Amino acid sequence: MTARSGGVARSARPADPGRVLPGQREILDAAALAFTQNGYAATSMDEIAERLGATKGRLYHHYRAKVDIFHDIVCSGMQELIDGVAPIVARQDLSCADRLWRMAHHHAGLMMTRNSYQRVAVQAVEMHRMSKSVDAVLEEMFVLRDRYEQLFAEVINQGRQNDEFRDVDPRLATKPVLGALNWISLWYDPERGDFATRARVAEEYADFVVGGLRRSRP
Amino acid sequence: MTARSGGVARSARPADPGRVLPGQREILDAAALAFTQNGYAATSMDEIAERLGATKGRLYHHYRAKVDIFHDIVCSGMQELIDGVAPIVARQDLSCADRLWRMAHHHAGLMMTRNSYQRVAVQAVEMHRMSKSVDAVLEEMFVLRDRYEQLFAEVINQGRQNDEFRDVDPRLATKPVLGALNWISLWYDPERGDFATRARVAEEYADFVVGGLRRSRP
DNA sequence: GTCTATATGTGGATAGAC
DNA sequence: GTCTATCCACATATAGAC
Repeated sequence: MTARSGGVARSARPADPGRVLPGQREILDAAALAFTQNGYAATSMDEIAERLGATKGRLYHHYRAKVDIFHDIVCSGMQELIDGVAPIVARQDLSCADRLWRMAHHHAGLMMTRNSYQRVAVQAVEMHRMSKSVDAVLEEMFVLRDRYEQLFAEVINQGRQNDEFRDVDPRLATKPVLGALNWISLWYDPERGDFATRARVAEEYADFVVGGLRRSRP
Repeated sequence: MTARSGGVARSARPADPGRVLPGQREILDAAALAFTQNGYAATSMDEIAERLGATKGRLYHHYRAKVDIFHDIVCSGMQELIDGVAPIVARQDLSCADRLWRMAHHHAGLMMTRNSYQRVAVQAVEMHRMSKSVDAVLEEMFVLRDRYEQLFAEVINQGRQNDEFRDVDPRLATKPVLGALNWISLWYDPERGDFATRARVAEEYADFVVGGLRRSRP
């Protein structure tokens, strides 16, 4: 989870790559909320610190730069998605439609229960085509995103071959699926939604994306 | 198209509301491209001016503030969506599935052919829940967005009542539909896509969203 | 490990020349 | 109508005390 660039650790502490240190977790939580509410570029380090009841000094002790905080939030969020969905893909005992349904359901759930992290991750995806964007620090992030998309493409491709799904291009078909799901993070308000709402939304979305790919008359 | 706030014109020139003056169009085009590539907050007025081969002086002659440029781009983009889709909604001779298909197809097309404006509009939608965001200047924008969403809800509701569609909450059902479609603006690269690609994408998306709502076995 | 300065750069917006 | 010059606020990041 620690961004590296040319062998130089981007987090202040070296740390095992892939882990977030205790002192960092609070920072990430506060920053994720701030980035969610104001956007990455419009959020100042002072504001993040203020949410922690601290000052910038603390942030720069744990992270070298603002973009590194962003990086850790995004990778953390993406990793959660992958960890949840990968086991479902492996369930060869289930039909492709069932697997896709569960993948979508799980993804939708995370967009709501882990809203701040996931919404920041969505901001990162948008930077995809942005030229000067935020250095090349975010490349690791795009690797994760591609791997995640590949999980969906795999199931869609298999379902196409056994005639569960329409004859779509698997790679293209992941776009409306993940687009619809990611969009949840933008409109869902964690302050207002309760458990029942989340359950209903996740089911509706899972039905929707599976319906979008299934053959009309099987 | 000229943002007003408490009776004070936000564009430098008074102008008929709803129109974009000739001198402004170039600015909007350049700014839309810049906002697309770097994001609204990360784009400087200097950068917009540079794309025009001009300086800030010119921008501030036509617009009072950066946010007013943003406003005009977004409203222009939204208006294009409404203008294209509203006539389709009125086609009572078509089935709801057919109407929704055409609406989605048209929306998808605009996400690609008018990519810069539409992608900026998507940025605006994301600011929905952002607190300090960009003043209250953008309220007119949200009115347009709600009106547009309502067009989709109308057709979905009618289709639900005549059993073309599943028994969904029309308001909730617009979310995955528009989410999937809006997402196109984020991954589609206008530099690379040709006419055939756009046609294929628009059809695939239209099939997808109609399939997502249609009853499985009619 | 966290704080208080502070250095340094940049960006939005304005004033006034041409 | 566009440019140059400039003001002022603010943001990132650093240095060094505690």
